[in-house]
Amino acid sequence: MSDPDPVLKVALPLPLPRLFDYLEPSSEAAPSADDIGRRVRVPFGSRELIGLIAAIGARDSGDAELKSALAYPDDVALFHGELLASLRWLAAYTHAPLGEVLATALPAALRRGEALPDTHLWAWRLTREGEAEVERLRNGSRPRRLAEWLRTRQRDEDALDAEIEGWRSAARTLAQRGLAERVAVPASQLAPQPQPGPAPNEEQAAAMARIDAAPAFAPFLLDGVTGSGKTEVYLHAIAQCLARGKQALVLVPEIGLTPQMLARFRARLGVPVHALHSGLNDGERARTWAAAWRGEARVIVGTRSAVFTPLPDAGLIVVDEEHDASYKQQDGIRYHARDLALVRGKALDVPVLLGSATPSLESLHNAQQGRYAHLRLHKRAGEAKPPAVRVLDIRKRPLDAGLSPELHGAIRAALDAGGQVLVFKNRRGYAPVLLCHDCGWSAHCKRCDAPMTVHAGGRRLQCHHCGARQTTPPACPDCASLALQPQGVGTERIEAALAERYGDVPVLRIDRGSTRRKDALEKLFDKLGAEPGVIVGTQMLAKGHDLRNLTLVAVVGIDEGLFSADFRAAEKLAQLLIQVSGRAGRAEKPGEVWLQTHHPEHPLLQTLINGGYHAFAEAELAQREAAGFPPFAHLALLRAEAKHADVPMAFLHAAKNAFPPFEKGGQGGFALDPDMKQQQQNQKQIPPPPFSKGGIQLQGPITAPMPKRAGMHRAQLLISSPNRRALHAAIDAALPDVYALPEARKVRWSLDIDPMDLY
DNA sequence: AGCACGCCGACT
DNA sequence: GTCGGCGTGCTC
Repeated sequence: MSDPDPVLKVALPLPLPRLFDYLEPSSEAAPSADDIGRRVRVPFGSRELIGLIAAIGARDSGDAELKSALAYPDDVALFHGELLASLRWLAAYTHAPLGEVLATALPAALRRGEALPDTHLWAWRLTREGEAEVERLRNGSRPRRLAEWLRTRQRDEDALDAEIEGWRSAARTLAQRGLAERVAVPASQLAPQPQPGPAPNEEQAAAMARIDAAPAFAPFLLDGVTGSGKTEVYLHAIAQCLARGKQALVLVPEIGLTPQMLARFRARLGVPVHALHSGLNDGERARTWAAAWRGEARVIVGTRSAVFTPLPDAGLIVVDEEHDASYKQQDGIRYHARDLALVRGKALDVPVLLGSATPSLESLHNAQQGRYAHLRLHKRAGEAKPPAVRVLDIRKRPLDAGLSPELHGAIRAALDAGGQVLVFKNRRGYAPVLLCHDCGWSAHCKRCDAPMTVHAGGRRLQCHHCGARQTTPPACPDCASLALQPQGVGTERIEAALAERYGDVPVLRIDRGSTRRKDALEKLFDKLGAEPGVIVGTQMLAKGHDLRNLTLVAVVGIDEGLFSADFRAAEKLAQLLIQVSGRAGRAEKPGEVWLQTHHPEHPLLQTLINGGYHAFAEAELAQREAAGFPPFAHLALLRAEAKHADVPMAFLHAAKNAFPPFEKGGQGGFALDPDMKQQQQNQKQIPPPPFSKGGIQLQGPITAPMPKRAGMHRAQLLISSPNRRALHAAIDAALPDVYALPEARKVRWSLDIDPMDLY
């Protein structure tokens, strides 16, 4: 007979698309709807896991004896209301198991079952005895200095951190003698004390007014050129949000979260600003999450994963540099933080502010379709003028470490005029290839289908895809020739060439090899100050620290980006060029940007230079529409990898058959309606949208563009549709069969919704 | 994903 | 004679 008692349906952090039933912990009362979203410790096979209660309901696992859950780590549910609903949406949208999504959203310490940490703000004050005895403490000692600080009023620990070095040991000394004590600060004492910012210009004021007028859900695209003062608009909107007693969440790319930026936010908003970034340890992350969960954290600034912050009193979400690729998670649950921010904003009924000088084509399209309010800032603040951009044709020119004589002349002139120079090159290392000049052999990674990059001036080889390292062989392994030559140019080689030529000024290199820590980068810039010098680096340099004396930006090696097969390559290159150009001439000095290329006539460059980013975007959107790419079609990529070569393809072929019989196949399966065929013949340019309305298309499987990586053979199947619902419906229909495939157990597979690239 | 169970190679 | 390789199957 069926058991009428409700059971816990638990989402566990496993790649299994189902919930697991448990009886409630024996000591507890019967489960209720309030328990949904609560953490629970359960036995699972031979181990114990922390899961989240996804539902309460009748058992559906047959007659098997159910196990009892062990314990609840919390008295109440951690996930409820909007956040739980948004995470359920995310699980459905990414077609990922709910348990994995919930685990991704939870800080590691809480995922392990640790208690929700204490988040009290603590302050110190003198006791009565302490007040009487301040004078008796030894003059100049740390306890004496601290006691004098506390004499007028209590100070919170954040303030002490900022004011008195080593105050903690002094406080311990005072506390041991009964002279000082630690007291909890009630949250009600934390009224914001904002400082006024500079007067906004007309455009900024108009944007601020539009945002102020939208207290409910409203998406804004704040589309403002570099230096137009987008941050002032954010700060205004956040201050308004705080004044209404609401919380604000600000997402920034990893590189944008600098101590300077946080200090500016703190100073202007007059409230504690909680930062969430990769530099924090598990405890700090969990504390910030808990502080937000309790509504104590009023402003949370963080990178991608901060989009999971609970916001019980939400008032605003800001996504800075919304086009930035780092918002898309590239492994595990492949979510897009900007898209989830919009979903959350809608569910929370608060404004969402997307800002960029180079908006993604998706966001521009949404703005053009009227789905977002489009706020434009055209003017640079202050006296700064847009830099002069010059395309330098280097066909037939002699190159020194990839730089033409003309560019060297410009660098010399900029340095002689006392300016600073930035040289961008999108390749780290000394040279991308090591070639035998006698037999044509080149160094390749054993575990990847990729050449090894030459490092350390030629002494070391490194694979940028799997991290393998080795010393450079003394002779060619194939023909024993000693004529091994580094081919091509990376940042290291440019640095060496520049250091040799411009020995009179510092030459700094900034890339993932030279600068592991973020603060190291800041220190380098600080050390340079306003002195003449050259900085060489990868796109890590495209934003961040303001260099006030930067007068020349040189971009070399962009030609690969002009002809890449990646459908987003043009967009990425255009964004990079505009972002990089924005770094020149930010202060009073005019700036120059030089683009070195073999293809000065390339339409991308011409459109970008003559018409700016928006002219480029318009042209590129037309091409995306013609080619059936996002935002006009929606993509999903089923990827597979395995140690044995044929296994991923076998799996993907089987997976393809799990899809309902819409149009399948490469070029053959398109069902064009007659009107479209007519249009197609009338157009000179090739592909019109190769889709029938409401259908989906499957392309592949094909081996991945890099067929082997880190020893794994890889393949992929592209699923696409002009209709998002149709795409998701087809995936929903097929996925249970895909999970059940016998081939599925032999591969590592993953589904990437809205992939950033197909490579 | 783990983890156990299970059946075939070079080693204390 | 065992330790251990990773194939396969299961987890309420």
